[in-house]
Amino acid sequence: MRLTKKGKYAVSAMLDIALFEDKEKSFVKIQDISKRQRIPNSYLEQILRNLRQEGLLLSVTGPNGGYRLSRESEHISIADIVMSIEDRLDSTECGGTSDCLLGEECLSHGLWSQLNNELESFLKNKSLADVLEKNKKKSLEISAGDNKNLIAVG
Amino acid sequence: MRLTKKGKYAVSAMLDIALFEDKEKSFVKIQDISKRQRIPNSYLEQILRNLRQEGLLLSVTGPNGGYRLSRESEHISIADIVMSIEDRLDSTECGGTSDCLLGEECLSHGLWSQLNNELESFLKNKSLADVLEKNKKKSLEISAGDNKNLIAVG
DNA sequence: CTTATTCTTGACTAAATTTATCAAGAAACT
DNA sequence: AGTTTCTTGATAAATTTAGTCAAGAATAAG
Repeated sequence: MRLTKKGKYAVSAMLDIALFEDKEKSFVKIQDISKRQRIPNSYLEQILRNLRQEGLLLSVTGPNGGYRLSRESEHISIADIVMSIEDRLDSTECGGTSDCLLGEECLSHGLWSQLNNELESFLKNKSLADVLEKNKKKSLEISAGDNKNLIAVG
Repeated sequence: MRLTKKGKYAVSAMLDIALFEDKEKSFVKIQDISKRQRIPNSYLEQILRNLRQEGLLLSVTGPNGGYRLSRESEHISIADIVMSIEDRLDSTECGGTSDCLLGEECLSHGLWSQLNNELESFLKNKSLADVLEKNKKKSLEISAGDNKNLIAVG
């Protein structure tokens, strides 16, 4: 199973976009996300590229351009994000072929595939909005202090 | 989060030992496990070393030596095994310091630590015996055919 | 007490994956 | 035109995972 920094960066970036497209009523720039979330700029490019290709983000080039969510934060699950980024968020290692060990299905197969389901349904049932909601109070407090660049989403 | 081949090998090896110490009423040899589970012999040495050091296995050197479980398979959880092997089965990446981002606790922190709990409790609530029980029927069928070396535990 | 068996240990290597970086280009606004 | 900002593809660096090896020590059997 995998859940790497890249996936976490992606979630942080999406949370950041969700937060700031609302607040600033505009597209959110890579640079800003990069600074706020401390994600290397050029790495972030790569990550946002993925997210856009998977249809989770819209982008506009040029001045005042940037990114915004392709749909409401209620309708983007953490699983959507992570699965766009991580090539194989798979625990079974045998890809669920039920044929892991030279024709035999391995005894632990069921275990890993159960674990996979567990994980997946957890991530599917959490939307960006859910995560933000939980931290709403805190984030409001912080932004009230106008410490824009210190808001920690990741 | 991590869950690598090494961890899965470890679980397979433990399942194998649980199965064959019962069946053969003797210690189980590395070589046999290696063949049955298709785990590279010398890698397996390393893995069993870990499991023994963590107190999950007992070993005896010499002819008719080998490994056996240090306690009943009912009382060894998959979490016990995986946590012996994987250095950092941690999703939070910040090690739960609540201080991930220069003094701020990141917004996604809660998410990852929840995910971690989810995962951990799943693995803690599954014992070796549980996993074997589920496959009992199948494993009996197979061993009835005397295809000892084909029994797939991993 | 010698030999064969089997685990034990530590150090090392190779392969794969993750984490970036960079430069040239294209789109859009002013 | 010129500036801003995203886009793309290739490449490089760092880290982790996976696997190997050889010398050693414990035990049992003859």
